[in-house]
Amino acid sequence: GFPPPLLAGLPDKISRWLAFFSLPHFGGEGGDPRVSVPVHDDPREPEDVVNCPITSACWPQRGRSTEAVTATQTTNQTQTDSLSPSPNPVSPVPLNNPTSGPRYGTVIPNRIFVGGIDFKTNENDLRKFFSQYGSVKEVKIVNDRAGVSKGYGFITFETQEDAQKILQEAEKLNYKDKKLNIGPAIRKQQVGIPRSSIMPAAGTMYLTTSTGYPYTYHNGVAYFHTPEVTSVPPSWPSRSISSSPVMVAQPVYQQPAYHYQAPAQCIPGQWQWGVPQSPASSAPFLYLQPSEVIYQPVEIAQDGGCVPPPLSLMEASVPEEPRLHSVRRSFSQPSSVGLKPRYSRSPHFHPRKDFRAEDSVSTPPSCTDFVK
DNA sequence: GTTGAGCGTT
Repeated sequence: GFPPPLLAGLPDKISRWLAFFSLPHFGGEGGDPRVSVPVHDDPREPEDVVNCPITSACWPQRGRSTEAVTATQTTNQTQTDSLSPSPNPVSPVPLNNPTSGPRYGTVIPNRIFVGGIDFKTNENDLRKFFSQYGSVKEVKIVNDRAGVSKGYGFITFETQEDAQKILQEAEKLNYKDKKLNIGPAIRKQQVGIPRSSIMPAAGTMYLTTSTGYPYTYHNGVAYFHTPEVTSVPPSWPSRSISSSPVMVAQPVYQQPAYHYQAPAQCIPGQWQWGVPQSPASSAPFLYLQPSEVIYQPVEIAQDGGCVPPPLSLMEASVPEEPRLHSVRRSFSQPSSVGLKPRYSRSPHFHPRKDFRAEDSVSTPPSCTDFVK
């Protein structure tokens, strides 16, 4: 169970983070769903992303099927089956305080945000400091145009365990006499997912994933043949993580076939997340994936008074490079390799160095996971 | 001063 008893007394904030990092996409109790993904064309987008909501002001209401329950948040109570409505639901506690943190964005695995950094601190200083908490993979202090520290930055650890560890220390971390503000790293802007020439907006293509799984792409919609429809045991949210509060998934913008997303109303049998798992299946079902669904951090109360939650997405990149299946077309790869950007003369430009193909990505949940 | 620039616009 989670958290372990010894963590039961931790402050709420920490507990919430721990809960978050224990989710399957962080290698939590849902197993390790991470898969490696191919290199993205855009050097600006190094991280691998999956749709992964982490915050919510929207809680499942009994008798309503439209709320998409995607994850549970750990409490120190006894575990309950999150798919069953609790007679006494725990009060929802949004993971992110709307007033204090990013309201939506893209969560980056193994990375933490560090605010309150002394302005004279450089990245090497920070690396040294944080190395005592784990294996630091990357340090980034955000500077303004003039190169002056903005007082915050990002530490990427090699493992989520390290990131988790530092979160436990978050409340008491001081550096150069200043208290550090530490939290999960969330990109508030989605960058570097260009309109892809390999995924035109119209036409039908018959593709396979790099693992050989066939799918059809038509009019911006990817159709996956998937095995079972209603009998897929929910693997996410991890029911073993326990009760509530609950996080909610909503559709997010993305490129079709780049990101797999839940429909606005996740109906079993209609749609399925993620990278297909079994090429062997040939069940006659098509799962509809809406394309170009825009994530909107709106706060308009929806039908039933459900306030759309602020979302975070796990950062992801192209899960699989599609391969032409039965239709041959040539696509010009949007390649920047070997091309000098026009703006390369800008004194501020430098391509990111942390672009890695081996970064991992979590497998998003299947549709049925959203349905209580 | 606390959640990531830059070009210029596919």
